Amino acid sequence: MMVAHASLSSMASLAQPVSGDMELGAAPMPQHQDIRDILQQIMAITDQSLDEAQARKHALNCHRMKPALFSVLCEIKEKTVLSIRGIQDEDPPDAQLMRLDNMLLAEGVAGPEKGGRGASRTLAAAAAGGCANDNSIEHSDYRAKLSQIRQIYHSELEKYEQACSEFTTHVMNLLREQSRTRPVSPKEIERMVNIIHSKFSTIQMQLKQSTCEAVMILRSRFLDARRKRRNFSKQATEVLNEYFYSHLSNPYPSEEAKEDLAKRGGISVSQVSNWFGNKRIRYKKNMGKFQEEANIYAAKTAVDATNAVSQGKLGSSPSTPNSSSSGSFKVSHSGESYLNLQALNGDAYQSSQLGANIPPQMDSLHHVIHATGRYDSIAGNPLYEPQHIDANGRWPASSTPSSMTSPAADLGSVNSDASN
DNA sequence: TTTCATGATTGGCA
DNA sequence: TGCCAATCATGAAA
Repeated sequence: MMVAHASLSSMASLAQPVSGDMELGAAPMPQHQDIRDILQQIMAITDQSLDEAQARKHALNCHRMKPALFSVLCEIKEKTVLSIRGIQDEDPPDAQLMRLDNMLLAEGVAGPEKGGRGASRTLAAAAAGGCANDNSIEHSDYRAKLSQIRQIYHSELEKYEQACSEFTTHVMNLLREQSRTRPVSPKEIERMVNIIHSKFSTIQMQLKQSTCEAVMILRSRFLDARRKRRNFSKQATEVLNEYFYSHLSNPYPSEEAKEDLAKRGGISVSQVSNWFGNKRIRYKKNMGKFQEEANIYAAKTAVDATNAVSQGKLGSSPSTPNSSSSGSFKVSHSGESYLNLQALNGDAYQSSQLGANIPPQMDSLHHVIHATGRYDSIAGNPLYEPQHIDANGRWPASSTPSSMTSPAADLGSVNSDASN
């Protein structure tokens, strides 16, 4: 009733300019008289009782001039009110909504199911640390949670869309119903539908915002988990230490060496890099503390090398671990162990002995035999002198990683180190 | 609970 | 870009 009342009142107000346009004030023509009657009835309808008003409404609906009048009123409404609103309602595409959509798409929440591929790629990059197994566990956990978020998001989105559709239908029906008693143009209905959609899209944006927040929280939790340190396995530590102490003169593994160490230790290349970075610094800071460990690994390496020699495996391995063709570090470890032992024992090992034409394997073999023969003297001597580190606390310039890319370069560093 | 060991991160440098 | 140095954060032993 209130709606009807308001509608009729608005009709009356809208009727004012109409009457002017139609020259209602002039000598009334028959059709003008009809319109004037209708308007007067409309104006009077508010003063009537409910029953009377209903009866009058019915009479008005049945009036032969009603469609024409409504048509004119609709036209005027569109030209005035709706055109003004139209300018105001032309919203530019919402940048915020686009950002949210893009993010949800990138995270694999919106759009087609990626099976967590995008997310896992992000995670793989994020989780450079941690064991492979742990990562996979965390990844599956992350994916499961992301999947939950996705599920909730889609379920809510569906609900909103359904509600939007239902509400739109309801309002359209209502407006169509009202169009019998007040001038409602199809354009106005369309505009109302747009308004409803925009209201629902605001709600959807809130949903998207919440979903994005949930994803961000999940991600930050996962990224925080990176800091959860787990000690490396014994095997990984052994592999790394073996390499470190057998290349003490130049503990900078090449990329290939890092990859190999990573593979053998079951850790990532970046973890290998971290480990060597930490190790170099900590060793340098407190060489005394690491001496025992160094002795143990030197002995171990020497024994391994001896075994390799006795089994005739040596010939297939290059002497330098940083050689791109290197498949194993064992032999080269022995070579450098020997080098370190040389320093310990004060052997006048001359670089000239390493003739360029001498196969590296033979050289290593020589060193290994030599080194293992002198093992007894290892324990009681300062096996790893700070001579490997220059006055600035750095390993010699010849030992920088850039010089480690080829066997020849490595050999050079060995020579220069030995000549000290 | 404290202390030490150790993997990861960060900022600066060459 | 890789490294160093300082630092953080956590696991493990005392």
